[in-house]
Amino acid sequence: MRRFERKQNIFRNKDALGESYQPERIEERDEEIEEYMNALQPVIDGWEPNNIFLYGNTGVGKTAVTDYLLDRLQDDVAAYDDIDLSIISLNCKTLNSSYQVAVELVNELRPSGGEISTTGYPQQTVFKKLYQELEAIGGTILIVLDEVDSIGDRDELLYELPRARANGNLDSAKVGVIGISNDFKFRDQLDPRVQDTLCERELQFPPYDATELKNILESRVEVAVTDGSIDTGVLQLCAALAARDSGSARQALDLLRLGGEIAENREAEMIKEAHIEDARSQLEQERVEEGMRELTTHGRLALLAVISKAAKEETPCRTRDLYEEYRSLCESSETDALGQRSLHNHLSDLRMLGILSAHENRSGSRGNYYNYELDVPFTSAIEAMSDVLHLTTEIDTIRDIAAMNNVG
DNA sequence: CATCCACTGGAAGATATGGCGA
DNA sequence: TCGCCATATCTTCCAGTGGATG
Repeated sequence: MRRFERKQNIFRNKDALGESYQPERIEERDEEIEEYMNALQPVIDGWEPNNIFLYGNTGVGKTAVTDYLLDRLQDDVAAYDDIDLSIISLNCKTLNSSYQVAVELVNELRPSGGEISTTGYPQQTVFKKLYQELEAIGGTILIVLDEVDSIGDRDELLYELPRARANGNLDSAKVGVIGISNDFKFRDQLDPRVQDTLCERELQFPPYDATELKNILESRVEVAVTDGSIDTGVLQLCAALAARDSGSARQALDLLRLGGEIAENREAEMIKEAHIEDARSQLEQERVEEGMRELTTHGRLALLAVISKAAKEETPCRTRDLYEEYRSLCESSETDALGQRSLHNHLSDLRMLGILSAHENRSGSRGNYYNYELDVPFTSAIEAMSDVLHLTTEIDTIRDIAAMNNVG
């Protein structure tokens, strides 16, 4: 048996490429930082804080800049005795209503043991509890709501919080909301009254271009990687791939980190472009499998129907045919089949996740409809399905058919 | 030019689950 | 226990859509 051995030829401090790493300096965001600081100025001056709304794609530095500036703010505020600043941060990714965000905030503020459950109360009751907790803290309170777009149009909390003082719900506490959103459209779908207040100060974080990404990578590499273990062109490649896709520093750093891990496992001397290419496809596959793992039973059956059609080389494929396939899979797994409209909903979800793609078919008197097909490699799809629903024999059959047809 | 197909996508209503306070 | 409350997931209903067809 091979022994565990420490491999240290490539990374010096791999964490510096990770999600939680806070660099000492934020690169390429000077303008945004300046504007952000201005927006936070009232906190130092002792006035009611501005509500601030940040938007931009994932990985363009919204959260990083916020963490960085609020740390600084908390340090600097210590110099003034008359200001009592508290910061509450909450990631709303898994919370899809104001109600749930409010519950989560209350639970954050309460000592462990005193948490309230996530359902059962009327919404206003939860808001009242939240106000009580905020009053108990007092002073200036900044509430950071990361990925706040996941609450959709159930935005009552965003209406309530900025007005709490005016409505007499808060007295000693001055509350400012900092909303962070990955979704540009989120701002527009908000209630106009919410836009007025929450978006008092708006900051846009544009995607990084390839040059900026390269600079960011270079500054992290100094800390993270040992000298001379990166081939020429590797950083360029990471930057280019990420710039073309999302303009996300997160993505560029992930590519480099995973590429480095691959290089280490292959006992290479340095990270080469080929390692980055491999990292790219592995990350893509992970993204898809992540999406598939979170599907409900019927979501999986819907996907499996497409996979099965793909194995028979019958994709792209219309809803009607997928519905038949889906019904027979339901029968095999002794699950009650849903209506066709519901299958259509699941297919739409799968399309949003980038697992399926659909092409419109406009064939006149014979109707307009979508033709669906897999938008991920057949192999990744069927791998992610392997552990599903007493359907192992059916899945094996699909595999056999696929092999016969040389699919995948 | 009206009609038709085969859906698509929006909206409202039903059902089930789990939790609250009285 | 009962009447509420919030949520997730489905079902039902229906107004489009737009090229082909008569």
